[in-house]
Amino acid sequence: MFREAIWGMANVLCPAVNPLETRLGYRLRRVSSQMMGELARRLGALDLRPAEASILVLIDANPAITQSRIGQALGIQRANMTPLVGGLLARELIAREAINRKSHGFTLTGPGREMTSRVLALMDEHEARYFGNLSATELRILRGTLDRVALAD
Amino acid sequence: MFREAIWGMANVLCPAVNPLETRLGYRLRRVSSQMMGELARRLGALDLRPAEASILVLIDANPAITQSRIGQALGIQRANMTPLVGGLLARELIAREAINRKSHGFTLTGPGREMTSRVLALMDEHEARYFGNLSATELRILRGTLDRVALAD
DNA sequence: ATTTATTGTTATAACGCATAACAATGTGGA
DNA sequence: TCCACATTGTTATGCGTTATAACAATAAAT
Repeated sequence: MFREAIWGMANVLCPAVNPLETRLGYRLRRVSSQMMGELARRLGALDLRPAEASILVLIDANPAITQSRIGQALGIQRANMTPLVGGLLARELIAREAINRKSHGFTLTGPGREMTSRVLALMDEHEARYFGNLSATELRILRGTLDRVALAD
Repeated sequence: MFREAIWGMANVLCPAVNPLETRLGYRLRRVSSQMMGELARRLGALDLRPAEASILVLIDANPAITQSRIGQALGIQRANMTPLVGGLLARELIAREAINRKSHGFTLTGPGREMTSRVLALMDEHEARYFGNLSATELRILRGTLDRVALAD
């Protein structure tokens, strides 16, 4: 009776107090995961997952790059690279040329280049949508702090 | 021969060019995932996963809070809450009291309070480790920008 | 009183990420 | 030249998180 009435009020009127919100790390995570979610949704329109899009962009900037070097640059493990590049090969967005009998270099095909430019444009929009209205100072500090934090290994 | 020599050089001398590094969103994600990884490792020493620790903290700040409200506050879905609170109940870190015949309110037990204070201390250390050497201005701007980015819905 | 919404549960699937083992091949030193 | 060692790529597999759908019980609204 009273109990329920009071709880009803609490539930409706005020959101729960979340002490985690005071931590920068937590807020960072929430923002990052929200951004990642939207990026994934947008890339979905191109039938690409974030990892696939990243691989395309990396190959674009490093023609004839090796599969394991892509993985190193993106933090993807060898074992998980195989199906990823497999899919891109199957869709003929990338092609591989033998360097050795052991390793291959990847390059973008015509459709792959087309796709990658769309990916880059999409990423720019995405970036602008979230950071577009930050001042130059804010941008500088944000970059700087992210760098320093990243170095805090 | 020549080919391989050149490629060997490229592989050894210079890391791949990564155009994603110029995007703030990407750097944010890397930092966030690194921080998350270390937090998870630290919490592992308490036999807690990040979600479980967050639930403890939230209950601590909102005694008798409901299971679905916890989920709402933390972005965890109802279906996934069940096994999480189940584990915490089984370890007797939290207890539940009936509000209705439908919903229950959670509170921390003695051991749960103990555990939560350890969690909070751990989170403070973690926070300090990454953001400890930022100036007050930097902190203020970082908080401000994260808020504005988060609001960019 | 009947309809509608909410709470909590179960089962299940998808996805990202990690590990281990393996074959094939390249690399560097005796 | 030959051999031990490292690297590349692959396969299979498991774990943890998150998402979806269906369901029963109950509260709330009309």
